[in-house]
Amino acid sequence: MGLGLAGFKSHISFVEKKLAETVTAEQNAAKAKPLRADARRNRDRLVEIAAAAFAEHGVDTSLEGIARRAGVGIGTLYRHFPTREHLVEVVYRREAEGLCAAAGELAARLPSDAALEEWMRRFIDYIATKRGLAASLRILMTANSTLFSDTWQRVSQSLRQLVEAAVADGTIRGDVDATDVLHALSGIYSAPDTPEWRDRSRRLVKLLMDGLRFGAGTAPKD
Amino acid sequence: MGLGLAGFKSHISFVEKKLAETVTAEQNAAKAKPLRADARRNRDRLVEIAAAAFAEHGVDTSLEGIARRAGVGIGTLYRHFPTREHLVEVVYRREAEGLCAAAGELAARLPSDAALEEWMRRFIDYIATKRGLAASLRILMTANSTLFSDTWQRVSQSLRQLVEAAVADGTIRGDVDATDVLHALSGIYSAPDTPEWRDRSRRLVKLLMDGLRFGAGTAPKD
DNA sequence: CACTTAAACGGAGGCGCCTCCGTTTACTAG
DNA sequence: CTAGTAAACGGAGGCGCCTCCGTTTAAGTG
Repeated sequence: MGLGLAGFKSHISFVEKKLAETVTAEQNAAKAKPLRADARRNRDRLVEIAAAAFAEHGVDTSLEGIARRAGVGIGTLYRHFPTREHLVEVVYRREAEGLCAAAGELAARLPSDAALEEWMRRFIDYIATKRGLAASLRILMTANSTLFSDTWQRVSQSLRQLVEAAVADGTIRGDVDATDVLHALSGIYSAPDTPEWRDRSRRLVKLLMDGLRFGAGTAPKD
Repeated sequence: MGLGLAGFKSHISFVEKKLAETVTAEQNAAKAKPLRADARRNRDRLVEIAAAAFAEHGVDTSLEGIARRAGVGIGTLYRHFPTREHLVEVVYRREAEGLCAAAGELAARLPSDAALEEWMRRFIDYIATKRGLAASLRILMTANSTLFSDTWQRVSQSLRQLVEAAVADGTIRGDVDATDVLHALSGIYSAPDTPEWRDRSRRLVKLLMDGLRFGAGTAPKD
């Protein structure tokens, strides 16, 4: 972890302190803090670049590289995100929100089966971030368990919307619901974290979609 | 973790490779590899210093510091222990062995209740290492699950020996067995990893010993 | 506008990680 | 005892982490 000279005890309290900061920061983030224009700009840019960097290189990517690519000093990055975990968490939340928003947007723009398929592809990226986040938070996951559980709720909600639409207009078979699909996707998030994981997951989505399209038009199971 | 430039994929395979090395190294460690005299010396010295350093500063201590204190170059440390985890694991095993050996040695040297108490104090250090190791191995723990389970077996075995001796000569109460004691000690290893943990654990041992001595001479429960 | 000032910036500095490779040294064969 | 050699050594170098603090700048104020 590179905390270096810090002793064990001080390390622990350090982590706890930082985590406590997260929680409170999270709470008053919504209310009283209008950032200065440049600060807001830099922060947004950092999150954007970080999201791309994490997706491409994993959460262990160099923070200095992210700052550099965002065109800000490393100090700026650390002021906005006091630890790597803070940054990862923000990216994760953004990813989850994007995924939920995408459900509606894709439904409006594509045929319902294509929307579902595309959404699943994005789901893969989301899971990748989630894994990274889990690895990054390590032992602290328990402390942040709500983070995972409540975003998970919202995400599966948005899947439901897509599945039901596709079933309704007969582009996929009618004898499945969102829970079935999620179950079928479990291979994605429970598969071991190997280098080929992403490709494997993409194939799984293809396979699953073929299965869903086969027998399209079947009457709903209920 | 400071893997820096290494991308996500290469990071994963890197870890896997190193871990694979551990396993195989572990296997042929017993058989065909007589180290050169100086190598053996340096290795032993590193483990010794590392054990002290981990105990004092936790597993996140600087490896360069350990190498320095051992009077060897950082390169030497890394040749013997390709990752921090390797070193921690060796220290952990050593600790566990020491703990088992101590049981016999303490039993021979001290009154049986004092032996038990002293052993518990050392148990605290052992658990501290175990925690550090767990944190250090992170996600990889599953891969090394045997490491924990089988040392655990041996350790609880050595506790049994002490408890039975103390019960037999009447220095502690007779209506408990090793499993009861282990159960009472659970506060030590399941307590949260706070800065005061060690002190708290020491008090627990004191408390437990008082309880055990109270009513000494009681007939064995069976 | 000009001025003020708190907020934001950013990079140098000090430390640790890990690798790579030229140098040293323990063993062995003669 | 000597020479040869594989093994072991160790530290420089390049990178990343994070902090600290002098400098810049956005945003109120008259």
